[in-house]
Amino acid sequence: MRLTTKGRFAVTAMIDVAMHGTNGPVTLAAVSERQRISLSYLEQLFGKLRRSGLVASVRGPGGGYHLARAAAQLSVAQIIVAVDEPIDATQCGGLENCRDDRRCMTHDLWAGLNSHIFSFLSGVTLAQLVAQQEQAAIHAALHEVRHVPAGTTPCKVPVTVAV
Amino acid sequence: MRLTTKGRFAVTAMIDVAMHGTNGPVTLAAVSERQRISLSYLEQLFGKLRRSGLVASVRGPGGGYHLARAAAQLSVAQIIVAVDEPIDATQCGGLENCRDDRRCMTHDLWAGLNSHIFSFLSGVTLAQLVAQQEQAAIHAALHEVRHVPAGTTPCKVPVTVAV
DNA sequence: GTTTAGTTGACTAAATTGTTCGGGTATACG
DNA sequence: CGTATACCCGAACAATTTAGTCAACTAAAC
Repeated sequence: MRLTTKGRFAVTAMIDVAMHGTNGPVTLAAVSERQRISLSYLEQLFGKLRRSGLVASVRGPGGGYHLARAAAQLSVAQIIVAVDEPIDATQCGGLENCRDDRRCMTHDLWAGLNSHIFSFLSGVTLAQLVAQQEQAAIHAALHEVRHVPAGTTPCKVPVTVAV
Repeated sequence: MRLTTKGRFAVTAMIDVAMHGTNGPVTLAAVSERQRISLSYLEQLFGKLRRSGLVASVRGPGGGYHLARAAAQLSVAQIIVAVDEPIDATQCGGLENCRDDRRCMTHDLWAGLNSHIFSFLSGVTLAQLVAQQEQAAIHAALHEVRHVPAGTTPCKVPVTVAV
């Protein structure tokens, strides 16, 4: 379970597909323009997402991608695992040759912490993130123009997710 | 909040310091040998950990590093933040120039998910991980030699952490 | 004053990230 | 048909990060 910008881009794109896929498939070109992610990068990511069975593709004109399951059945963990192939942080990559000390503790340790983070992100579904996003959009519409004072970093504002 | 092998190495090393620091400071050379992490890499990591106030150093013979606080007061989140300098996954790095769409949804989205992962990892303390590790050591000692059948991947065994 | 061990900086090979290019193939539509 | 659309695929690429090495320096114990 790694957590990099790659996985974040994938989740962002999946939310975009979930939000705009109410009538017909969503083209990657549209996602690319809306989310400002390069088209080819999206193609790479969605290739993995498709092979993992998270999305399905429709070819030809009018085609695009749509979720393979309901947004409530798709978790953040699944998306991240699909695109961010796991790399083990242990020295003895998968082998039991961790001698020297009784045995290297890295295994059990990260397996445990990993499973915790994993189960946490498994509990966050795409539907929840979409709902949060739509609520934020409504909130922004009510306030019309959001006045942001200069010199601040508006990206750091913590927003709570209902889980 | 990124989650890479770098942060994992740091947490592993911190657990080692916590477990072996009962009487006097722990040298990085000892950590390096036990955990099979390169000494110079550990020096880089502990430089950051020290500047973040998570560990304190003692120079000279008999010196080394020790925790700056009790293990129960040190969270995994603090360690990861200390070594894994944050990079924003947003296109408009901190600025509010996310035009085009109403506004790019990446901000609120990841700020929210971020804060969730962060608060989760803030709840996992070093003391808990040490306790888990010691319990695992006892368990291993009871079974004397752990028979691992060839062809399996013993690293993947999920171990639950009591949080 | 020698040894231990932290402190710092530069430098490196390898991997990852995100992008660009250049070609394919399936299909809707006229 | 043919053509435009949009998925597919792979190679190549600069920029960054990762993990490690090397070398020189400083503080303290003995």
